[in-house]
Amino acid sequence: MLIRIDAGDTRPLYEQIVLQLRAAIADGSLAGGDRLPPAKELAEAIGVNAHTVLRAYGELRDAGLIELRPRRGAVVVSPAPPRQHLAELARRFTEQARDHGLSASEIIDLIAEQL
Amino acid sequence: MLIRIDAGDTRPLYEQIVLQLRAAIADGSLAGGDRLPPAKELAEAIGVNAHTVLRAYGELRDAGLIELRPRRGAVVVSPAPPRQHLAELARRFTEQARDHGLSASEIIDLIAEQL
DNA sequence: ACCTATTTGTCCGTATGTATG
DNA sequence: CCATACATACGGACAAATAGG
Repeated sequence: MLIRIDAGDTRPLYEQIVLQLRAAIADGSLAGGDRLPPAKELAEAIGVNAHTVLRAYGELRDAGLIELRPRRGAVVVSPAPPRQHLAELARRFTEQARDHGLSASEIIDLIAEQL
Repeated sequence: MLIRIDAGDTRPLYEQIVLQLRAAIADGSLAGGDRLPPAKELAEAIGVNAHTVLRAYGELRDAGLIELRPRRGAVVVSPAPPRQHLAELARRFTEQARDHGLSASEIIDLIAEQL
């Protein structure tokens, strides 16, 4: 199985799932287009509730790493064309920064600090 | 009560709550430092489950509009010093962009396009 | 320094809705 | 139309954190 829950780990179950799936995507063992198991199925396999898996999937979707659609399941986003998603994130970020009164150059600086 | 659920509305309950609280913050009827009612209390007042309110609160926290802490409750962020939150958002954004292979200058460009 | 009550946080189980292949 | 799989919502339980005594 792709995922293993560590009962001794203090982190929440959903977060453990998120981290392991993130890692699998990062190191290539999950590639773009690959389909994750249905939430219910994975949940049974690793011994957690389906909600917990769905919550993890939801976080990965919010992070832009997978897409979720009914019946189709959870599909890893192909690494090439998530540019649109990144642009959307950039838009939301700049919007918030402007809401808080930052100027364009301040926003750029804020990003530059992280690089 | 601050919030009213419209059963005829097709939008999810948690989203209705989010939108109304957002509006209240935007128009000043909720100001920085104000404390929202405990989730359980608000839930009972408007006739939904406490989980549903907590989910709405969580979204507002992710949006940087409120802070949530056990026992302290949900407090509206003062509009002045959310700089730390913006830095956190910037960090997450740049991290994602890097995950997708963008260089530092490409990330800056992406932000600049939005300004 | 300790205890208690309050409030968020996580997780489970279940039910029902919604979209889609 | 049907089966599948995510989405929302309910209810209950317990854990974790913290404000206040």
